[in-house]
Amino acid sequence: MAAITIGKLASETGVHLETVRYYERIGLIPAPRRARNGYRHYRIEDVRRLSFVRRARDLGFDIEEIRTLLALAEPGQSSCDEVRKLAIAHLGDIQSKISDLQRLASLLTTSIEQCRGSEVPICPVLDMLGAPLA
Amino acid sequence: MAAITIGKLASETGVHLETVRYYERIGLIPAPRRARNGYRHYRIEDVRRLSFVRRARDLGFDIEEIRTLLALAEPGQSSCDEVRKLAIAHLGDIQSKISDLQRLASLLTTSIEQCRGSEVPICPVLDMLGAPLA
DNA sequence: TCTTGAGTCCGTAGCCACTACGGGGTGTAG
DNA sequence: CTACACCCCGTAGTGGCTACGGACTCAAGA
Repeated sequence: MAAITIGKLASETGVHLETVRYYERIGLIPAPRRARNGYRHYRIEDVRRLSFVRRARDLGFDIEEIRTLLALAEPGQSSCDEVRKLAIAHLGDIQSKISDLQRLASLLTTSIEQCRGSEVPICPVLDMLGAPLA
Repeated sequence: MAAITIGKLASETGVHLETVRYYERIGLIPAPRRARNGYRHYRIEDVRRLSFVRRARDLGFDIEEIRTLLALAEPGQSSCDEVRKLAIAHLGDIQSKISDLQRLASLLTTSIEQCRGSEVPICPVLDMLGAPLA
């Protein structure tokens, strides 16, 4: 069986190779043991940990939140409540982002639709940009 | 009537003072005339232009898109079609962001809801993230 | 055996769109 | 005259990567 090099870890987890080094540098993942040639050698746990990080990033958690989640995920912590709190807070963020974007989308949609009768004197999109937002 | 200084421009438009200087540096807004003491002196058009920029930023257009919009908004351009195209493309971006976020929100919601019967053996949120580490 | 090409090492710099900092000059009100 | 707000400038920091350059190492083919 081949050792898990950084390239293997990267392709297994879908995390960019340079990003793996970056995560190590900022202490998000532990520094692995090195082979005689200086190459990083990872273990299965490292693949799991990095996959966790990746999924959390995909879900929009920021690095600090992930640090907390990782700590809470340590065995012997069993503080589901704290994880829950973090997740709820994060969900709130996501939902307010969604409604912001929906507001923008409807504003844009309205302006774009007014372009229909192309003989409008002023471009409705530019007009909207030049007028105060509701 | 008092001259429009950078601070005034900033507060009128809601754009951070340092950001005004930044916009000037990257050529998004023109460099204004200077008073004898070196202070920037803006005109009414500058307030309008910066307000336009600000609203476009609020709508999520990036700097390059705004450069284009500003060029299209110049008198004598009257290319509503191009503005429309840009707006439609941008709307597409926004809508895909919305659906991404909605997917995330429902994933998170599901995991959080499973926390209810707090006697679950594994934290469902961590579980979803790929959890039991080590 | 030699060579080629892929993989890895490292530090540093770039990306976007700001924001903050430090150290100075200026303008104005009490 | 003294506060204190305002302005000047260049530079560095933010988050989360991504890219670059030059050196080393390793595995496979001629």
